Amino acid sequence: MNTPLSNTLFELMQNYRVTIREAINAGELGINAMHVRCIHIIANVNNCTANDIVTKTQRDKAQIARLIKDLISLNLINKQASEHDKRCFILSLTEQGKVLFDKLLASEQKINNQMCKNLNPQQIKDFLDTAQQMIKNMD
Amino acid sequence: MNTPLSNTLFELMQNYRVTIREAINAGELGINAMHVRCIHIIANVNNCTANDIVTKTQRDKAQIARLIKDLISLNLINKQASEHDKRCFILSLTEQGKVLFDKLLASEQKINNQMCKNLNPQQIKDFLDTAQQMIKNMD
DNA sequence: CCCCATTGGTTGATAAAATCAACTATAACA
DNA sequence: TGTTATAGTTGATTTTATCAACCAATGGGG
Repeated sequence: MNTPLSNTLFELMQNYRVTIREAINAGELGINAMHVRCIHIIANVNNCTANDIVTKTQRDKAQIARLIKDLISLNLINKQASEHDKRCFILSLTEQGKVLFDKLLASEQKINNQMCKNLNPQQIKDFLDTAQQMIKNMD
Repeated sequence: MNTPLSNTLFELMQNYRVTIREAINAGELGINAMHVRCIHIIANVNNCTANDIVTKTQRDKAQIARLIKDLISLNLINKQASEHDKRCFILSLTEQGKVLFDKLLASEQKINNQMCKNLNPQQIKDFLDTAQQMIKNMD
């Protein structure tokens, strides 16, 4: 756990969590990082279902169900029955959700820039590649 | 949040958490990743106090206090009053704690190896350097 | 066509982790 | 000495995460 690698990972994530949380709370309602991840996925995947989010995030489906419920009651997303499969609900952003999403993108971009200060594109690319390899290694 | 960078970070940490949790629970009692971090710090810092852990981990001191309480009642560490400053307690591993620590080191090493499969030392070094830079950038 | 295993999703209960605020005791220092 | 800062503890609460049971719809094999 305290090999430099895991230490570094922990520290990085800790900092990242704090930073992103501040960024989110600074502007908005009671939304956390997982809500934001959901919003992103809903924005990007078309005909996104709850299950898509479960798969992408690897979280418990109960947790996802509740995050979705929150987002709906905040009127940021809505769900409509799928025509092909009555078990599924298709999730999409509401107008309000889109507005928020844009704001989020902007502040994420800011954080991203901050994080990547003093790093050149090649370094960032290498970092991401290595991280991806590590992810694969742990599957 | 869903820029490749933050996505990757989230995914990596998620995988890492799951892996390490399995490794820990597989072998031992009700100990989690934060307990393990504490143990490491206690093992490495000499005359380690609760506050050292707070500083290193950037967590709430209440959380740390409770982790320490757990570790004491599991008989993995003990605390003794500091002679110089009666407010402080010096934390150290018990014999049992040392035994566990060694086991942890071993399984962390295993996970570490797994994570670094197909990566050469230079890549790993670069990864760590970049991560450190990011941490600095977010301070 | 029906049965049954599978899939998508919800809910209740509970556990685990994190955070806030208030408080005690000691220390440092002007 | 009085005041402010530091180390640590505790209670209350919130936030996240996980487990298990459940329902409804699906889809394939017999």
